[in-house]
Amino acid sequence: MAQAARTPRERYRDQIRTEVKALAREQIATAGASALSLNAIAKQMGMSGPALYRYFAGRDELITELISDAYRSLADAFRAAEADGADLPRLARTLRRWALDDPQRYFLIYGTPVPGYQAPPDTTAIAAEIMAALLDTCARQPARPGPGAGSPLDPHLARHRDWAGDHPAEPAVLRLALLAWTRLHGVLSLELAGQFNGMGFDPEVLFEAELAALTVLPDC
Amino acid sequence: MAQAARTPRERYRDQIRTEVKALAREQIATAGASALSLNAIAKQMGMSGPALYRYFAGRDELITELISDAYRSLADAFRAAEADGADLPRLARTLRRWALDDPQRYFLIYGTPVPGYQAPPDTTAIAAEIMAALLDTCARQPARPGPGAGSPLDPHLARHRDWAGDHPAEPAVLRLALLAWTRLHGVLSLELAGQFNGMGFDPEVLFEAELAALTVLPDC
DNA sequence: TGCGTTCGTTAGAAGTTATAACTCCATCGA
DNA sequence: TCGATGGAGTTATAACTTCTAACGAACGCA
Repeated sequence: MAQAARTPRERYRDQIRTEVKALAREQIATAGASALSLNAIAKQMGMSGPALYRYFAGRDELITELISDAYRSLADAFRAAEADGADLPRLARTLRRWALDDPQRYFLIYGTPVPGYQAPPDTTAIAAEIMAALLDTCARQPARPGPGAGSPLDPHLARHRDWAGDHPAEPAVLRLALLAWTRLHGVLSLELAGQFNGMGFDPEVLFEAELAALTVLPDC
Repeated sequence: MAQAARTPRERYRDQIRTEVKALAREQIATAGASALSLNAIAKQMGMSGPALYRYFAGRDELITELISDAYRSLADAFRAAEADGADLPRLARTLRRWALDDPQRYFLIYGTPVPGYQAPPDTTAIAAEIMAALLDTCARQPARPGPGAGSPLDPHLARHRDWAGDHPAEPAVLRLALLAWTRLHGVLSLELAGQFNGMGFDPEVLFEAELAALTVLPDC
């Protein structure tokens, strides 16, 4: 997890920081990110108020770090699945399990944006890592036209492929990755937000149906 | 808009309330809902602090009312489109324009949920109205198997159709409405959140591609 | 054994939401 | 036309919050 901290002081410092973050995650999970209170965390840890400013520059830095940790966690889950030889369905189910495990952590990444906020570069780097894992997995899927094949989407993506970085994916793979992202996020975010509550059907069935529509070969 | 207020007092009261809400929307649009400050609004209106408590029970009630207004606004946009004979593509573009017009208003409805929050009954009634408009529009679409036809989704929806209320839609219509919702939300929410920033492609092309995949007949 | 860094403290400034108590004035009824 | 009622806005205050400043104490390294 954390790289070896040499001095005992650094070890202690890291321990406090992770404890603070754990309590913060707990608080966010039960009352939302906007209810996060440094003071409350300090009290829970038995120290009073401003002590936490030795460890975090402020509330914003703590939240930023939690966001970065969330990205890191998802990227790790994806890499682990990939290393295990997962195909797109397995990667998607990894995503769903990861999201259901802590919905607010999912929303830390894909939820309502704060208008002014700009993610730090290291966070966007992890985001690119996640996208790369998705692209890799999509590239290993059997050949397809797939959903949206006839549309102007493929030529458009062929011309605008900056986001794929140096990934040598053909447009059909870019399209599959993009549609997998948006469709799975569509189902998942609405489920996590409770928008399906009281509607009666099983969100997992809907998720699996979207997954099938993405991967089943004869789509046209 | 507002029903006729008889007494001048009530008229004044309504005027203040709408002015407060306008400033609140402005604040949310520029700094997010968590940055909404009653005090700041009061100052902007030239009155001091606690005066606003004559008009709103508190911050929560103001936000709740803004959420309800957002639902109402979307429902009105949908009903207007429906009255204009819109089909699913036009309804979808109505949604997109409505969302782009004020992204934070979209997130007030479909964004990160606050764990404890329970929407008041009148709000869920408007949500049902929105769903009804979507179902009506989908029912008028030409016959299809459409996306995900072969999956277990149709029989599942045939058994769990509480959310359709008394709408006499066949399972294929339920499926189309549900997939339209989740897929369009998937593309739209990621666009509004800025997740596509720097990726190069045009979100509108992606949106239209998803729309085409939903409506083009020969999907299988 | 010292000395410097780091930790945690209290004090305090500047914000916030929200309540209480008070004044003032418009409106409504007699 | 007068007067009681009630709504509007005010200040004061409590209880929060984030965050800075200044101090003391403890820890670890040389």
